[in-house]
Amino acid sequence: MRSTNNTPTAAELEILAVLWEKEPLTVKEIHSVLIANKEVGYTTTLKTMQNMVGKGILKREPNGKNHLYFSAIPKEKTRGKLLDRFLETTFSGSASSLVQQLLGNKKTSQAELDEIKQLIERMQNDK
Amino acid sequence: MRSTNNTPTAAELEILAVLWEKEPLTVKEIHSVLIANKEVGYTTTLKTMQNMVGKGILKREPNGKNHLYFSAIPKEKTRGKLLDRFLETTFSGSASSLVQQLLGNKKTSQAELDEIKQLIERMQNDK
DNA sequence: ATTTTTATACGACTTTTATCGTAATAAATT
DNA sequence: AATTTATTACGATAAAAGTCGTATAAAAAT
Repeated sequence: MRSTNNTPTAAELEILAVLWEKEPLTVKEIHSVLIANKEVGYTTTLKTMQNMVGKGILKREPNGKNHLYFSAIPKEKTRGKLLDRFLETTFSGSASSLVQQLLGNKKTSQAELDEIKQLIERMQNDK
Repeated sequence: MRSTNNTPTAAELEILAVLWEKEPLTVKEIHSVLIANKEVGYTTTLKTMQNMVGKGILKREPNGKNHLYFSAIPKEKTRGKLLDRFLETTFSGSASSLVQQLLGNKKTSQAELDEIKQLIERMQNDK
């Protein structure tokens, strides 16, 4: 049975993240972004993107000699799904535990903390 | 080369979560908790736990006929590592984006939201 | 026209994760 | 003592994810 699961894997997310910033892009363009952060062959990126088209995560259209790729799943919704899953598996569903861990994390910058506080304050004001 | 990576997978985390609540426990005890949430064979749980001992995620000691298992990696530190990774791969490292998504998520209960607000307020007061 | 370059297609391999069946062993029960 | 039960050990298989080599094709450059 054809699975309807189009939740991206880690490697697929890296590609999606690039497209969510700016699209459409060619394989070459995406690959050039990826190799700034990790070693990976061009055909690996290509194959992954072709697989993603098969899963309905990306769409593409011919563009002369090459193809232009578009994201086929929205950023917010996708991140939301992944967050749900992560919250469940790693924090047993406790959102406050997750935030606590996040705030305590040395790697979260002061600027980020300020921004998070503002988020909360804005929510409180909206009440 | 023997890998030193002892970051747990999803299935391993389920087992760890049980042990972090109460330990030590036997395979049988852990398995009985797991099957409340998902179908899984006894030997699957056993094998996973044996693998976890091999990876240094669990420790165990003989206990008459069976074994008692202990977590070998601490909850907070482990969750922190997993959160770091998740933040990077899913939210491109933006903690505020993650919190925003979390707060907007319909599945986050009002009680959770209140608790998160209190967390933040407490932080602000500590300043 | 040939050669070189650029891109896709596709199969194959590897690693990791997940799953369980079967065998072996020892204790408990009959 | 024989049988049943409880537990571990271990190998095997399967599924998913990640990786890349080679073949092919078409366009561009010579």
